[in-house]
Amino acid sequence: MQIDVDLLFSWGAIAKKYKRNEVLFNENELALFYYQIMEGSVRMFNSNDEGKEFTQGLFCNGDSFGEPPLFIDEKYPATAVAFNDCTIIKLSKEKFLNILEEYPLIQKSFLNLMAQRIHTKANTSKEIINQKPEYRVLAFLNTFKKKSGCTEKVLIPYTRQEIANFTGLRVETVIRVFTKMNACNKVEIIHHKIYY
Amino acid sequence: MQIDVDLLFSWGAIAKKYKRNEVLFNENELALFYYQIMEGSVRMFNSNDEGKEFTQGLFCNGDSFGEPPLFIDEKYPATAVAFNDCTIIKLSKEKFLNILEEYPLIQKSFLNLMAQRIHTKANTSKEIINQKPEYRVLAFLNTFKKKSGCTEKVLIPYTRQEIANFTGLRVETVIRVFTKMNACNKVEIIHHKIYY
DNA sequence: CGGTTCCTTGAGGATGATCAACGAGGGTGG
DNA sequence: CCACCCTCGTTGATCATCCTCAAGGAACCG
Repeated sequence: MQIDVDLLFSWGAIAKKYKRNEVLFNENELALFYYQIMEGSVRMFNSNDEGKEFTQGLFCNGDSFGEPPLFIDEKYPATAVAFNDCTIIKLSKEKFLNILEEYPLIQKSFLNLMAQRIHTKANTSKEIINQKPEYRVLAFLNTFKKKSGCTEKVLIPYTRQEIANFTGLRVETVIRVFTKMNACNKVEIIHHKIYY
Repeated sequence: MQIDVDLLFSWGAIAKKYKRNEVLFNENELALFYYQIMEGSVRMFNSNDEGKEFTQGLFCNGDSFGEPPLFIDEKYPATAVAFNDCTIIKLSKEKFLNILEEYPLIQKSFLNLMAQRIHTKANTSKEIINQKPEYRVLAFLNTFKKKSGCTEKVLIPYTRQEIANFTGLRVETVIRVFTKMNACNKVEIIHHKIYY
């Protein structure tokens, strides 16, 4: 949890509900609000001319997202949509920055959060450049598994298309990688569900 | 300039000289020091099994680099080498974190710096995924030009190989892209030097 | 000059993208 | 319960393109 919900509300934040696929903000818009998820999940992504998408990040319960532009007066580098139905807390940029001034501990936690994000993005770039599709998919699976904290085989709760968007590949390629990985027991596929 | 040099020295920092191509730290090493450049430039990169390299960032005069792992107790996600002969100020992790505690303004400036870095990395990912080589190269050129602040045609001070490492392409591909771009006047090539 | 480093070109091959078509499953309404 | 629809998964054929490998040329520097 980034910022205490009650604190946010006491500074005038409001909670807003979004339906799956509803847009929260668009690439190149000015950043006016701090966003924090109460429930559900949010996807930030870029899409190019041909409609191909690249997922920059997926944010869940308690996460905040889209903060960097608030600090540096920049436009959003990506679009944010509700990945599931969700409830989001919004607070104006000014109030958010005031909170950081007021509570040094919160500011510090954001510094750590930003550092964590850089680390994640650096790793993502590293894997993506390494263009072998299987490599990219494995990197994605490992990241997911690490975040899940589970050591057993886990169900990967994403569609092939979603994984394609995460890895910058095409659906068909992802499918072919998975059938190959299944054949050599690197993943297990049961009823089309992927376990890793 | 990130942190005042005199302040750094007063906290026990030392200046160290590195020759071009000398390694400052390696990928997967523990982060023990804060690094700030007095003179010269430093390249952070990953390299894969086949020796192909991907440049994560190039840092110049006054820049600091390799900070994120200091905040989150992580290993370095990339290797740092001197891109030119350079003089680097090193300060132990603990002292660095103490300075941040002591000077809230400095802490705040690092928060902004980290936000800036995320923004840059998000943009880089966006361009790289868009796999058309010319697109990638143009994105690189634009980033460089924007940083240079010059509106006239500028000399691109990098070799084809270096640009290949920045964009995740191969030298030959970069060369072919440039000859094509030269043909349709998107860049100017004089004596093998690239102007954009 | 002789040796580096960098640039350039061509031919060939590998592979991921694209296109098209179909199958499978799940949910809804009649 | 069945028919329909919609989303997701799957497969094969073909294509475009970047990588690979190999060789040679150009610039620069001692």
